[in-house]
Amino acid sequence: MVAMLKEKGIKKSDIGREEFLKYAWEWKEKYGGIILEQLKKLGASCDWERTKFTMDPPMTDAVIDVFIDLYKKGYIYRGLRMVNWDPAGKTAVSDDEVNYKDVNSKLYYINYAIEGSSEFVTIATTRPETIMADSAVCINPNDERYKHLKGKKVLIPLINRAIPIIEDEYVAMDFGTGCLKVTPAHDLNDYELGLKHKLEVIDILNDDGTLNALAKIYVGEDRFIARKKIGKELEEKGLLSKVEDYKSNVGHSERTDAVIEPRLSLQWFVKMKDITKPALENVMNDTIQLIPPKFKNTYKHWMENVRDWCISRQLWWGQRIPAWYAPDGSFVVAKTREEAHAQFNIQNSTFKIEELRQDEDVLDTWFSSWLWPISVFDPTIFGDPKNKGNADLNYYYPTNDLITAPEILFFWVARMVMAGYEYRGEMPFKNVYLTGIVRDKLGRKMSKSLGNSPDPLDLIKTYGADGVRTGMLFSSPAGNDLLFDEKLCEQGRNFSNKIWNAFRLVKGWEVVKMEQPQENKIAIEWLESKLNQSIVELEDHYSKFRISDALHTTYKLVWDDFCAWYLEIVKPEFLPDRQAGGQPIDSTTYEKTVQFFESLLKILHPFMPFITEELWHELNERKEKECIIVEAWPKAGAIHAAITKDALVAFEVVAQVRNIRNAKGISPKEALKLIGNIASKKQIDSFGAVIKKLANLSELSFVNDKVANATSFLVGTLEFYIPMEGKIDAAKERESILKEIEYQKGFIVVLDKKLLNEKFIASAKPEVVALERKKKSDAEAKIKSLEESLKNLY
RNA sequence: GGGCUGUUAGCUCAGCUGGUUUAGAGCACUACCUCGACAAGGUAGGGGUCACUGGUUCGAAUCCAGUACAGCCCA
Repeated sequence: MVAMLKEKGIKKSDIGREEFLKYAWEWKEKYGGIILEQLKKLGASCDWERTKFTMDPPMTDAVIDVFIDLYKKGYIYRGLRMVNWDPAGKTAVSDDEVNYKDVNSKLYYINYAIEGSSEFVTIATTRPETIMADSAVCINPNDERYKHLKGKKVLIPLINRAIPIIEDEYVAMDFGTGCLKVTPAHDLNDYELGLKHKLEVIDILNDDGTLNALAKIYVGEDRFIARKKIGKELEEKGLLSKVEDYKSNVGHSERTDAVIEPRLSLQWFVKMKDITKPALENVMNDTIQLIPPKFKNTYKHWMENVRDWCISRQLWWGQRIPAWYAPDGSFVVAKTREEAHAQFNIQNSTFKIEELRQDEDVLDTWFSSWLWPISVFDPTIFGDPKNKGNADLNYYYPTNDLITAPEILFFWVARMVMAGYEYRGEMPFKNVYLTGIVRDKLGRKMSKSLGNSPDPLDLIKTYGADGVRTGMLFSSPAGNDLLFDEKLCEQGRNFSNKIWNAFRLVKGWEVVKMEQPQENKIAIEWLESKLNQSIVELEDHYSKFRISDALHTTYKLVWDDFCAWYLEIVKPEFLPDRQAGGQPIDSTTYEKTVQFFESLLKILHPFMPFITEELWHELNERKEKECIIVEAWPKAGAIHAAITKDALVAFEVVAQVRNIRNAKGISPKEALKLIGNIASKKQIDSFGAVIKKLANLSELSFVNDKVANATSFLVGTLEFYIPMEGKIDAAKERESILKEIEYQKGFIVVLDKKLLNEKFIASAKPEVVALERKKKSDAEAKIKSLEESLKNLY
């Protein structure tokens, strides 16, 4: 938004708060709208009429009510905090408004005399102008070089103020001299160190960056001029042991480009100690479930070490803090100027209402977002324990699932949980599904500032919304990041295309009442069972939020099982004497196929809402509002394990025949004879018609003996032969059989390692041992059969 | 500095309670196929000492510890 203003040639500092907010709303309407449109184009089926924005007046009222309520409860207080101070603009700036640049600076090695001794220690610093604000010198307790200094004091050069030597492992022994000057008022890390060791805070800077009276020397000089002069004076007095060139990363104000000065100022905080308790407890005991559960650890660690929440932000865009200051600096918290004035009047204050000044800062954006699960339905309940909320709130709260990114688990999710327990006494949602973060090919997070995020609308134009959705979900396992690659969207688009073509095939058939071919009957039984099995799998995946797995199951069912096998089986064969445009299919099979298609569309719908809705209406006559989006999810029926198993064998036979055609350069159009051994009859007989059709066989028969002059293959322990009538290349056959024997022998070696091990037999489960034995006997049977085939070649 | 992950085929990732054929998918690659749904396709194929080193176990990609590398969150 600041960038947009920049383009228009407007500086935030040139316009007032009021005008800035006008632009901000304009920006929000434009870009907030774009995001909603993108979501709609992606097919997000939200209740769009409930769209709300955190800055809408009712939402804002809720936020202010909560601030006042928490203040009254004693949860909100004012405290010191380091902010980014812009001495040129004389204002605090937010973290986003600080640009870090590498600048050439110098590292000054300054000698601090040890009190009551002629010795000194040397301290490296880039900021010699702040030595007057030092309140300690810190060494690492493990540092042998400085052991003798423990408990002593040093004198700050030029002003000779004595400060203690403290110890902390925070000090890096290998940086500078391993001796750190601690300046709590002018450095964030030093401030923390100061808090830990209870050091004095001496602020020697004015708000314009000049030195104040506490500095004692160079009072009134600018910090950078003071730096040079102090450097020079130290050198003249022999207190400077050396100066090195040094590159450091220095923050600059985006507004004025002035070097940012860390400065302590009064900010507003929420006390986290009590309010976090139910939020931690109810995640740890799985009342609220994090998915994947690995985030529980992270969540726990954060909640147990949480610091008070600094909720003031040095911005104009946001809910303004409802604190009002009297001319003497005292303040009250109140919703309006009038209420604030009234509160002061109770305290017998005598100033005029216009003299009240509202806090300049606004509230952290998460301080409004954390109320969302409640305020979006009823923003009026806060600060009024008697208000139980409207019907919507009572119906929708708590909800089932929250889907969000792991990076805002603390910022947002944890805080929604806190607000939920504080204001409803109940969790806001049952499950929190944390998605992966989409990164670019280089593994970088997608961000507006890097400009590495693709425009979803462009992607949709190229691959279709269904393609983009499917592409994204293909590779988004729960909680793992996803490296974005357009190839995934391409795969998604290809899937849409496949579905569309399957539809064209089915729709193109001429349907007649005729006897149902044998292969269609068995194909329908098989797909029915397969479909039911997939539905069971899908329910399992969805219940565990394995979205990517659910998609893979769906993809395989549609592409492999339905398109590649089922449709190929029931597809009427080409009849050369018929006119172009369609061959007849029996009506029983056709109707069943349409039913299958409908079930598949329902299963596909969550991934591909657009094409499925379209085809749903093309496939059959539908009444108004009879849409797939409101159709019931298909229910799983019976699964016939035997058919599934037989189909696997049959399909493997087909694949083997195709493989042989490929290897021997036999055209798919040339019909072949296939002979199976008698044992295979039982296994594949029911699929005989299917195999004949798919493998293009003129004949499928079964024999007791070996077949000479044929190429052979094994499926499990079943033997098959394709007579080659003299075309057989004995040497090649021999080679491939020997290769297979080698493999099986190797496999037996692996199995024997287990089976000849007494401990394995003794401690493994009986089923496992039996299974390994079965594998071995199968392998032995295969070798025997292969060796016989080998003999048959001569 | 504290905490948490990950490392499996050229690439992106599955592999859930340790044992179902000396590891699976998609993409990419190779060969063949323009055949009446689909070349954005079909059929088949090649490709991995599961980061490394130890340990637990009859058995480890899977469990444990350490190392290396990469990443994330908080400071």
